[in-house]
Amino acid sequence: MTNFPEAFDRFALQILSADLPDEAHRRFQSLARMTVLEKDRVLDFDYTRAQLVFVARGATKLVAHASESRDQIVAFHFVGDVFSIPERDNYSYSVCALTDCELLSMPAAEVLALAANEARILSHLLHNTTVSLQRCREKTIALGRKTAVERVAVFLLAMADRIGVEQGGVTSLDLPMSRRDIAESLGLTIETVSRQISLLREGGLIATSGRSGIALRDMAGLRASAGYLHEAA
Amino acid sequence: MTNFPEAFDRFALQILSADLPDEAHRRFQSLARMTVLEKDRVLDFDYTRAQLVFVARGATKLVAHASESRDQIVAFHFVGDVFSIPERDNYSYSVCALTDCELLSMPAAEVLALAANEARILSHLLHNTTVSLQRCREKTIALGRKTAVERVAVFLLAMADRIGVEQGGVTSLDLPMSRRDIAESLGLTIETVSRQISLLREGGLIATSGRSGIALRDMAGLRASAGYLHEAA
DNA sequence: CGCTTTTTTGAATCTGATCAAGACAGGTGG
DNA sequence: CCACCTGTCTTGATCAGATTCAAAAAAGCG
Repeated sequence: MTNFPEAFDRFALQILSADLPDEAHRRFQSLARMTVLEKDRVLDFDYTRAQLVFVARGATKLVAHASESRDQIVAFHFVGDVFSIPERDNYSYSVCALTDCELLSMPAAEVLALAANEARILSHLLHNTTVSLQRCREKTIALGRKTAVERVAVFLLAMADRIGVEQGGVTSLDLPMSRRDIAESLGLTIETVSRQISLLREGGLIATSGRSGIALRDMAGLRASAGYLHEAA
Repeated sequence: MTNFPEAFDRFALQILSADLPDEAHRRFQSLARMTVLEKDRVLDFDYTRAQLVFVARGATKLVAHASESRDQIVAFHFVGDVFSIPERDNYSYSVCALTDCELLSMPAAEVLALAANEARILSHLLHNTTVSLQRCREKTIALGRKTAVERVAVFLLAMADRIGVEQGGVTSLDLPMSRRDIAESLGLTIETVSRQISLLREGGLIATSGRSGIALRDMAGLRASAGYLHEAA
């Protein structure tokens, strides 16, 4: 579908300032590399250096390998998202395609060096990072203090917020990730995730269709199941 | 010990650029408010707006209230750290003093507005946020995929890195937080934390003295107990 | 329609939570 | 300086929620 210049322009629109001189624009462009990834494929990148990634199309998961056969999904990202892959330290990170997708990746340090005097760009990057931090903190709370049902409810609400489609008061979701992915994101097993989804369905809070279709039928009930603070506290 | 101008200067040194005109410097200064907090006291701030906090002295914990009697410590902060308190959303956040401390707090939005054209400042803030995000991601991995012993080992190594004192090849720690704090940070109970520390001691990996003293006697062993990737993988 | 893969469901097991004492640290006042 | 007292920490026994192991059911593909 897309070619590199088009993908880069969309990245530029969101992160680079509009009034950036062509010369500078080109320098940024020369840092970016586009990768077309089919579903389930892993992004190949230089893991000795932190990378900045723009999702031009599709959806991805950012996975940390805690040890053999223990992976933790750190975050999901969808079209238009910008995120960073940390360089390898105590863990090794990888980016995997949930659906066919197109990614622009560039070394974070070099982008930062180029942007060192561009307040507009830094401002966008800061905003992006702050949003990521906020999501990560909420995830921390879920993993640290919530039960299995609560985590699944939190997950569904968060996904509805990001990729849900509202129609006639009911929000529906087409989840691009498998039960395994959900489990690895929530620190649970696939069996537990499956059981909790069944419980929510039996409770009438959601309806499912096929593997990936979910309709949120009772938002208030879900928020309660998610263990969120009572509204207007 | 400190007065406001001195505390602010230290903040300025770290975050604001050196070449900032006095006029601008004063505008930032007028946003900041200093609070002297004794141990166990909670910072009073306007929770409808995200805040930026600088730790001029002492140590703090950033706590999220998941629901009554279920608190999750999101992060610990020590002298010189800058961090942000999110505005209240699904959870309410608070900052509590681990030791007597002095904090500078300012509304994040206003700081950002003032810094909108100051690339140096934005750059520092971005760096700070990136470090916070990195720590938060590591915490996510620990909470999602690690056992009780592993979490405690990860915690001790991370603390050693931040506030440990090396002396003759052995790193020792004087923990400013209680077992309860550790538990609330690791998503465990105090009993479990206590048991795991005892196990590490019995295994000869650490030695303890009093409530707060810990000596890391076997770094390699601790790294193994923490379930970190094998070096040079 | 048949095959493979993913998901769901069930039963047994295990890790960490809960409940309940007891030990210890460290501060207070005699 | 020591005895006492309070709150924190440790240890032990039991319990519960989630994992593991195992198998059946459903989804989606060719």
